[in-house]
Amino acid sequence: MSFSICVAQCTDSLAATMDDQARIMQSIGGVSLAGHSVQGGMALPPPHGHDGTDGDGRKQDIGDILHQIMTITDQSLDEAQAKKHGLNCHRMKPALFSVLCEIKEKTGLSIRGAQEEDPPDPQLMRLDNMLLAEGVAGPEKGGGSAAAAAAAAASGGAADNSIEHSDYRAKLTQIRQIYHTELEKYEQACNEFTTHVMNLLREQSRTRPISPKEIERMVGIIHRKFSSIQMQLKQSTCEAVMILRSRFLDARRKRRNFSKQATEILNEYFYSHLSNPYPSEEAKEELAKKCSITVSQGVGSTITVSQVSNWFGNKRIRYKKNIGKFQEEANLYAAKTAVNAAHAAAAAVQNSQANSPTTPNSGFQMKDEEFQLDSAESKNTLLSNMFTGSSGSFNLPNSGDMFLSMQSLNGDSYQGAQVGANVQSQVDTLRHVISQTAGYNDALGGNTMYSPHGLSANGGWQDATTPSSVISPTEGPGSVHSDTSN
DNA sequence: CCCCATGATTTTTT
DNA sequence: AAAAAATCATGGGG
Repeated sequence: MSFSICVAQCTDSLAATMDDQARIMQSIGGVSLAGHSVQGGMALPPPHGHDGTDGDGRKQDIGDILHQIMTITDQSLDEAQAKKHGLNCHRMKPALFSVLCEIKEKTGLSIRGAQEEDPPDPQLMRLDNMLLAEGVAGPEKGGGSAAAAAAAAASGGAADNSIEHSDYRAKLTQIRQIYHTELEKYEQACNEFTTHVMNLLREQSRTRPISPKEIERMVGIIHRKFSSIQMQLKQSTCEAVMILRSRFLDARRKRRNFSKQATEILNEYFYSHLSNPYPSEEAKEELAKKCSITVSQGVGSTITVSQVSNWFGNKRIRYKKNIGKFQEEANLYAAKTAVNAAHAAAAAVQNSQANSPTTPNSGFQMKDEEFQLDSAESKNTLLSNMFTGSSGSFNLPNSGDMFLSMQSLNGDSYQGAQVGANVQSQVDTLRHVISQTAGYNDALGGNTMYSPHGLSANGGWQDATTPSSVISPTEGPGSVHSDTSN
């Protein structure tokens, strides 16, 4: 796509314009002169009067003038200019001009092309939309570096998809720049050409009748021509973008598993918020940051917020789909977080030097505690299983142990559910109460121990207690790996 | 080579 | 708009 194409096309356009004019002239000649026994517009035979009087000279005059007009487009510019001047000064000029006007009006040549207004070409719309979507068109976002900086700033420091992305961005910016410069060029050329043609026509309008309508039409034609060129430009740009996309995005689509640590972190969060595994935007950012930092093994494994979102989306759905499969994992992470919590608690206790009733010391004591927790969970699970016979309901507020039975009664497990409406409403009110009372619980972002039992602040995702009666992790719950704490 | 776990994308639902 | 669900595509392990 280059300027030359454009110029060539413009020239076409000009040629067309000229042809048009020539045609008009010809038909004018043909029609108007027919009455005077002049045949055909092309070769004006030398006038011949039928009465050899004074009129003969005048007729000859007119014939001459017409002939000159007819051939004006065949002549070189200088010649034509000279002739034109001559014609303009000719004494018969005004009369001839008015005659031409009259004829033209009669033949109705001026009225065409008034209709056919812009049909909003769907193809072009499509291209436009696409360019807009790609950020090629639309508001200028500054240079590539500026855009990158903006992106970084927007993400609040969560080092966004930088490596390949910046490359992609740079290329995209390049394309955009080319696109814009070309577009500008075209626009400029179009304007230039339009003014040129308009001047030409205006100039000619002294010699022959040209209505403003016609000029308008010419301009319209030119613009259409130019916009078709623009479409080519857009098309090419789109193609370029597509290629770029296929090269980068498709490459990006190539799945690379997250690092072990990253999955650990995510899983930890997931299972410790099992009652409501919907991290807020900030939480996601934090997780993303944590993941990419902890990973530190470089190798471009930075994790973005949207990746965190993806992960949670996938996790939720897959967990729900087959809870049994995740049971082990769940217990594992539950234990982990329990350990962490215990750690924290112990530390706190020690720091405050309070020998409180619960846990005096560290070490295996914690193990003890986590065991307790685990068994507690088992109890809960058993309880719920007794009531429901099935597992995981997902659209009830998570409730504490106390409410477990209630929700179980409600039993809207997605496997086989039958609900009494009245019970439902009761539970609903209950949920209300819970959500009000438990407000601070999760809201502080604090980890409520490990999950299933914290009164979750809001409903929606129900932590699924173990489905089958097989709860206990194969390995003793107490054996919990000490490799856990990060 | 097949299977399946998994990250990403697309479509549907809410 | 966000989540769920469906689907795609790849890579690692058997």
